[in-house]
Amino acid sequence: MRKRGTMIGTSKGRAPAYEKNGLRKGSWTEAEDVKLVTYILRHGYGNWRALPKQAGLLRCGKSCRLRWVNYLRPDIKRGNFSKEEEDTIIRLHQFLGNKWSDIASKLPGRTDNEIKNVWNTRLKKRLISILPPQSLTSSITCNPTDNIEINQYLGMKGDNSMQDALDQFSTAIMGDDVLDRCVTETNEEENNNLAPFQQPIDMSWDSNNVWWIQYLERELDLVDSNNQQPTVSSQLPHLFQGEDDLTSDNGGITSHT
DNA sequence: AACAGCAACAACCGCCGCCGG
DNA sequence: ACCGGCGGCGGTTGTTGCTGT
Repeated sequence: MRKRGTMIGTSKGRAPAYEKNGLRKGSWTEAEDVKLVTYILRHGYGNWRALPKQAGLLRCGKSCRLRWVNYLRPDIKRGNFSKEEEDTIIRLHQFLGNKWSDIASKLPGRTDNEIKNVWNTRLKKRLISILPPQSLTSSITCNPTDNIEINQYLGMKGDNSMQDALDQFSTAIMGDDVLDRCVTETNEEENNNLAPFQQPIDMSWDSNNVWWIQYLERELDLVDSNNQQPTVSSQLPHLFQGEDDLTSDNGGITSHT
């Protein structure tokens, strides 16, 4: 398969330019890029609608803005996404969903369009291969208090494989830095004094969050062979109140949005 | 070598929220 | 309060080029 980035610097990815209402559409030419960059570096970009005319471009303002923001901006980082960047995208997507611009704001030099493309072409497929589809369309939350209780239960049971899996899964999804900020109660006044990346995350538990525990149980073949009940969810029923489809065909996996 | 399938990604489209008149 | 213009955003499309057969 073709490696990422091989198209950079070419005019691939979109139909050849054509004219509509006197305005060009499609791929940008080098000459157009030069005009746009030259104009913006000299005058800035206050009014996108007026910009193309002033810059001598037969493009609509939206097209100019998109070209600048997604491709010509000098601070754009080119090249493959690092493993760390991809992990960050995956983790942020669990919290933010398809808020590409928000995710992009956490990744300096990367554009929302680029992140969206990477997600749709690579990361989503990678996750589909290891996670149930519900996790890709919903945000994941976990309550650390309940995690502790589950871990105590599993430890008592000597079930290290499940414990390890839970730890790995939580860390993979959220990262240690985020997990450390998980709390059940937040103090808004105190939070206002903290930078956004330091603020506690209010992780209110709801029954819909248990799908991933059940998923792990199924994946790890931890279902009790006698009664076919998932081990954790059957032993700690108060965590699963409201789950009335535990034994359904999908194993009780539920989605939430 | 030719072809089909797929991945990558630039760019378009349409919607929404904000803001000024 | 209403309306229109504008910018921003997410979803989607369309093309290229690589890879496998």
